[in-house]
Amino acid sequence: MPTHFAIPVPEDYSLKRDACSYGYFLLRPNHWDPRSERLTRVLELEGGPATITIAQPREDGKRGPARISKASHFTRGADLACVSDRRLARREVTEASGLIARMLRLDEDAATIRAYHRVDPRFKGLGRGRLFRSPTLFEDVIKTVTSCNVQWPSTVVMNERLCEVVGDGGAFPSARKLSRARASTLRARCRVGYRDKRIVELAGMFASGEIDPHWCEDPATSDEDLRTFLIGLPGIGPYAAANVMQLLGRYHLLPLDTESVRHGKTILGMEGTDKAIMKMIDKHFAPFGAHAFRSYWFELWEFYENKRGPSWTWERETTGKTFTASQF
DNA sequence: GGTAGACCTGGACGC
DNA sequence: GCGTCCAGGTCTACC
Repeated sequence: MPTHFAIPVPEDYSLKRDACSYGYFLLRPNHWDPRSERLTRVLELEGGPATITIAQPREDGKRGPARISKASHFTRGADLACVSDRRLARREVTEASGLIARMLRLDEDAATIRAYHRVDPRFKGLGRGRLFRSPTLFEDVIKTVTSCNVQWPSTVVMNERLCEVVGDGGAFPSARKLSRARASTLRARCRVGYRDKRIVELAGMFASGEIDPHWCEDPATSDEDLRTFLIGLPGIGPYAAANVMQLLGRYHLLPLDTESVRHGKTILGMEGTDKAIMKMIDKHFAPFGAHAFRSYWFELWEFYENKRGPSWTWERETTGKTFTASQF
């Protein structure tokens, strides 16, 4: 028997806009259905895995998904309507709500997004500001490692295989489970290549508490300490560290990669070596200060959307597998 | 501190 | 169908 529960959201929240705001929404175990505009994924809860479907009913009570209008700037956020595929205990509802809140960045209220739009008004029209992430820091870190040194389609495959081969009931594997996996299994069956040992090692560090998510998520932890710590982890270099930082809500650093160079050359008209262009991009976005990554990312996102339509219309199995700009 | 080359996979290309 | 080349970020060895 399913359990229905609601999650309150900030007044400007739009599920389709704010969930489909970063590539991870296209990675397993996440599944966005563009037709029903619902997000479904398996969550590992106290009583075992449960498939949760999240929707945002229209505020006006009419049938069909909520609409986003450029003219009105925001849809007024109706509470999220969630349903599980099995009965959940009260504690599990609380647990699931917390994980969903992390994933959908419900902690960033309307005032936070307004503060960003004061710095960069270009994205005020659609109300963009929140960036989708995973329910746990562990999943964010592993997803980041699977995105290094590969084209996007390989990242899609790695996450698909990790969930199928190691995860319980299609869930993203827990740190404990992944730390017990054989590196050779990850390489052969999950196609993670040379990342195999690094992933097992990272999982072991999370499982043992050597990596403490609370310390990483704590606003009292300085940016400098956090970056130094992250960059010391296996498989995490300057790009991955900056990406994990933005996933932790620290937007001042830019994870610069070949996509950034392409953006610098084709959109911003920069010229020079890749290294020189990366420096120019850093300088270009520096005026956005603590919000630099948001501005950088939504520029890139706009480029993808101009090619492939609004992100909430992308299918995981088609557009979602080819959306890296180099594929256009 | 800076740089070259290895790491692995999948796709593109030529034969 | 097979072999070769290339792209991608991190890591290590070396200067």
